[in-house]
Amino acid sequence: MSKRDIILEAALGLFIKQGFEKTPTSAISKTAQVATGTLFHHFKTKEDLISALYLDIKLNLKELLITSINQDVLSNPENMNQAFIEETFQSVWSSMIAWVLENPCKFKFLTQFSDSAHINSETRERVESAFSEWNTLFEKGQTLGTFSDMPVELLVGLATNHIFTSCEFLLVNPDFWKSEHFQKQLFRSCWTQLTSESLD
Amino acid sequence: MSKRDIILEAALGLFIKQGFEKTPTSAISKTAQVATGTLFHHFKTKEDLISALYLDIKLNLKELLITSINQDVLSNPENMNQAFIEETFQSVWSSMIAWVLENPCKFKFLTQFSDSAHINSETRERVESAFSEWNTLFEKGQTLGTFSDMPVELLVGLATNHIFTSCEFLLVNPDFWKSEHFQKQLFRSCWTQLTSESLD
DNA sequence: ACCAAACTAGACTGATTAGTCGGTTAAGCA
DNA sequence: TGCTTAACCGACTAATCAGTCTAGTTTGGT
Repeated sequence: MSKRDIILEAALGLFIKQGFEKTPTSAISKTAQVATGTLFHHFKTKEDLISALYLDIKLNLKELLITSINQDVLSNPENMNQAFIEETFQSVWSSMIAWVLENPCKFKFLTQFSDSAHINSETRERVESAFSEWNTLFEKGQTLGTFSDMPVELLVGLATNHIFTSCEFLLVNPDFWKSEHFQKQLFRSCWTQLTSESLD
Repeated sequence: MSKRDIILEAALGLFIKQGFEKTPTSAISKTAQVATGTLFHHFKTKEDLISALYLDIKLNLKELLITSINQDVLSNPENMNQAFIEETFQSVWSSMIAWVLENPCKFKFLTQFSDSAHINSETRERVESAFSEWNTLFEKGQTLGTFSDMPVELLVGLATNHIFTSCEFLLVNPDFWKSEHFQKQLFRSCWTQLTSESLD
């Protein structure tokens, strides 16, 4: 593992435990067993460091999505149908939850720092564009009439947040994930909020 | 308005714009047109200040819930039925969204700082207990079989997050809130995730 | 064997800032 | 009217910390 990665890992642990400004760079380099100079060799400023960490984690998560989303589905519209959409969505859904359960620290970092003012806008833009496939899935699903006709950005937000809320619960109560009934119930809950139609 | 409130208001504006540690106490007192000493007279430390702000905002939001939740419903179980639950929930739902649209700064503060390490645990506990009625509503609803049999804390989390996600969207796209069709659709989306059953 | 570039080291510093302190003013009350 | 207490003020300080600097070490290419 490169020093850069060691520094990022140390920073991750300290940031989620103590917060950003309660973690001096000296503590990070000490934990990473690296000199201050090394830290600033890799990251121009402390804020660059947290932005890099954010980017790393998000790209790591994005890689999961990519592998879960069947690429054929997105590129060949004629292959697409409602069952495919649901299948793909469910596959992403469960791999995201699995990722959180395996990477609780990264998840905690995201919940604490996604909205933080420390992360620069350039990083945010790069993350945004990295997740375009995720959006595309919803667009296709909506064209097919699978999803309700709310704005796509809203659908994406609702889905993502449902998953994150579920993960927050599962981190405290991991045993629930073992129950297949619960898994199905949870997925149903997520899915119906996207597909429900108003009664009027 | 008391100096204390002026300080809190100034802090709110600065915190959501610049973040916590990028806002020196000097900037807060300057914006509030108050001396440093006054600030520290009212709040022992800078962290006490942000905790107090968090508490204030949460209690403000809680007051809304209290007035929206028909107290009879909660105290007299025999008055309770499924229609009442849905009605009460919808009333809370719409007043929460209305509150956010009227108090975007407070909402932004919550999204940015709810998970922050600066807010002390005592404050968190007080907030927790203040929201007990919100939980009670779900418990009653579950006893009646209105909601699916997921753990109550999860239902509460899903509902709250659905609302917050919706608000985030509405703050960027306020016009949608004018459409009654959209409102119904959005409520349906929130409601079905709580009531859906798995298909097996 | 040699060189350059990439990397590492940690003492140091300039700037910033949370919080103090000694003192003044205003408020309540008998 | 005088007494007490709380609110208010702002210059000051002790401490911290992000980021620099200079010197040294490793790496890999030729």
